[in-house]
Amino acid sequence: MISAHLHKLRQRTHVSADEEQAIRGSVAETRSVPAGRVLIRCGEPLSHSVMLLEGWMARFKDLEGGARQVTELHLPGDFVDLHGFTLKRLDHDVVALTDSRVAFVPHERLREITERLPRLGRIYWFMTNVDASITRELVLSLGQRSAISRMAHLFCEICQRLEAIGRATGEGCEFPLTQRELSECLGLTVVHVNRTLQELRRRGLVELENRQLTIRDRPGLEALAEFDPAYLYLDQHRF
Amino acid sequence: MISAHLHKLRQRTHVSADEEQAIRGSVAETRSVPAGRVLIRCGEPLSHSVMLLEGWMARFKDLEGGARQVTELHLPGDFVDLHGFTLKRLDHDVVALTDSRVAFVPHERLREITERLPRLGRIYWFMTNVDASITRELVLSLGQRSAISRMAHLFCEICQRLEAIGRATGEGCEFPLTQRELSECLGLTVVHVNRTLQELRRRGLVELENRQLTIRDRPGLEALAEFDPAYLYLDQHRF
DNA sequence: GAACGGGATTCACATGAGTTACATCGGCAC
DNA sequence: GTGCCGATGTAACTCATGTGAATCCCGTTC
Repeated sequence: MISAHLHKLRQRTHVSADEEQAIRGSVAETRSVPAGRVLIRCGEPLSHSVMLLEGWMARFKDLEGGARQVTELHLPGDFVDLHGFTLKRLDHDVVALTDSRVAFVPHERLREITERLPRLGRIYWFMTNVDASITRELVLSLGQRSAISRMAHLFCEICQRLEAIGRATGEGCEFPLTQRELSECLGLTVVHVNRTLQELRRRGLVELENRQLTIRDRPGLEALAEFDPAYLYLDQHRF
Repeated sequence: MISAHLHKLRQRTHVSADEEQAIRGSVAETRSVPAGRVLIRCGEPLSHSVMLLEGWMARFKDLEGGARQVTELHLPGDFVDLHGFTLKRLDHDVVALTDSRVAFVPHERLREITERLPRLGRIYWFMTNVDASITRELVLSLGQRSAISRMAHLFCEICQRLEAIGRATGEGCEFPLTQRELSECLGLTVVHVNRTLQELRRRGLVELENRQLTIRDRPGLEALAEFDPAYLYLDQHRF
């Protein structure tokens, strides 16, 4: 049930039996969430964190005029608001992009296990820092990469992250976002997303249809994106 | 010496005598850093974190063509790479923007004090999460705000953060960046930064000269920026 | 005080991306 | 079936921002 999460941790480090048991024991409840539902609202007080078991979610920040920006995409195995454990309220919404399943982890249990198992505490601290690194890479994209390179970069990142939980191959992966949602990830208009998607197809790099991403030329895509997965910190690590 | 740092913590929560002593005792060495020096290089293995005592620094991410993006600005009292404690290498450079003074804090001491004083551990975890929140707000700026609103937002943020360590008033603050550096924060060209700065002055909102930022109309500036300081988490907090 | 150099400023022009509007397609309700 | 609605696709036009110089300004150096 939380296997994607353990997979994600084990990608980076050894997880002891004690630690695994603590993680499994921390889950209070699981629940289904329909696509479109705002699971956590900006500013509301939090007393538990949410682990995504199945489905995709996103962190959204809004502007008054109705413009929205996705700050990070979440895939199965991610905590969508582990930073809420220390922040106690979020500066963004968390929204389900697809029908999803989630598990709730009360903050008091997180607190107990991080005090009893400090190494596990550092692992989770590390995880929130990896989220921050992903956000930094997005800053680089939005600030300096062209529309096409930005989109290519997002596809590389998602594919890599899905591979890390065993849900993608070099050939592609599921990609259930609408072009509107994609535009909110990339800071572009829907119209331009459409143009850019066609340009990527025209160049023989990727195809996207029916919520399915097909990568035709991985090296070409990664070159266009200047993609270097180091910022995902997927290699083995000492805690 | 580390008073700005303690000021920053005490803004948010009570710091006990034990905790203060642990913080003071964690510093191994202090050093001067000249403007322009790359203090930490992307990817290099880290065994200590750096607290900024005096001066301004920035996190830079580069693209091959030479384009650079600032991911976060650091002011006195900030740890510039506290996330390095868990990540062990960074995904960006850290560069001194002005002549600075820094203090080195070995990771083994951080580890020891976070194990012995778990509350302090959560405070520092919180601090890295606030950095991430600042980065998220930058994502919103780069993705959705216009050049002028983006610049207004940066000025609001810096002023607010300097106020939080007692180094700015409502009237303005020091602002030692060149227009080139400003352009690297905002994802704009120098030329456009210059235009935008003039537009802000023309509208009677701010003036920037001689490394000094003067805010002429704070409400107007904050409205233009849609600035809401909640994302800085400056209020009192329970850990 | 002449030469230098980094920053700021200005100008003419180019272009990537936004805007608006409308057409098409496919699913779903009735 | 018919009608509706959200997602996708296209086109024409606009505009914010980028590009590539030149020039200016001012503090520093020899």
